Amino acid sequence: MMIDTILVSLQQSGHRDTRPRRAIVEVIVGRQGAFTAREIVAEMAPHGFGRATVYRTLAALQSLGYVTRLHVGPECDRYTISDGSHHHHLVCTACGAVFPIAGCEVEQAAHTVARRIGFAVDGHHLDVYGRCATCGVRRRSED
Amino acid sequence: MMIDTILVSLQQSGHRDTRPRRAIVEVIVGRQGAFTAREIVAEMAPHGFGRATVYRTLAALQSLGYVTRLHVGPECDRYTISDGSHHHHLVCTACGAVFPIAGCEVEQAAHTVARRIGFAVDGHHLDVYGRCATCGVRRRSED
DNA sequence: GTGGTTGCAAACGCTTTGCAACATG
DNA sequence: CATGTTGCAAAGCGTTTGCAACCAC
Repeated sequence: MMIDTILVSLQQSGHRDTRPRRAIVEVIVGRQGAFTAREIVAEMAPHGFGRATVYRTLAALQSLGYVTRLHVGPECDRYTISDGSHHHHLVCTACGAVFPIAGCEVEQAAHTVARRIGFAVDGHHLDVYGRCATCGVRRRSED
Repeated sequence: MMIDTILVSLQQSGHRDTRPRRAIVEVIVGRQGAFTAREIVAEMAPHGFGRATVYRTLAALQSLGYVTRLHVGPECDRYTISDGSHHHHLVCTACGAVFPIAGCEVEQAAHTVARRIGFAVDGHHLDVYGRCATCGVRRRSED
């Protein structure tokens, strides 16, 4: 179970396996798509878990690489689950689904340009947004 | 002069050529690199121009495509001058220099993946950060 | 003169933090 | 039973907005 893997990682990095944290991780894993801190806070409220806890947990997950911040259009407050191996995503603006982009292809293109001007690349961020196959089909028949 | 071009565009879109606006555009054009709203506000303060004006002008320039919001690492509050033709940048984290990346190469890679999964791409955002040639050399000799 | 523009200050929303009580390992 | 964690409320931060005076056209 992905949830336990993450909780174990948290423990290994000196954190504890607590009820609020577990609930937050469960929600995030269950979503399988982009989400905002706001949304998680709303889902935690009924359980009596506060926003501070959500933000702190999100920060911890981010530093462990389990969560990545997306930059879709003008928005920069969305996150997605990540396994740390790829940094790029196709984000569906309709349903929030997130598909990983194999890093190599994009990275190669960026590095080609960088090399040409002697730029030393430290990192990069790419997010592509649009409609996933499911939502694209739905649009054609419903819009 | 780039400055007048922008001011004329503003006028053509129903805006007016005012002293504060001109000052803001001048500063932005003069920088030739990434900047934050905060920095522009600080530079305008001595002239008696307020933050609201800076933010409103920045928004107008953005809607005209003269300014683009960058997403460098965890930051999403930096902007850069843009001519609207390319959406990708190599951003130097040392001096703030911004180099455009020809869109085609990166776009092609992203579209290859998108096509494979039936994803309809609406837009995308890529920013690569690191050290430009000048700062890279300086680092080797000074750090 | 009219309507867009301005500065100010207050409001805003999201995020962070100080703190005392609490619960995990 | 020590220390990381929690919820709460207050503070922090960058940004936006309401408003009356103002100025470009």
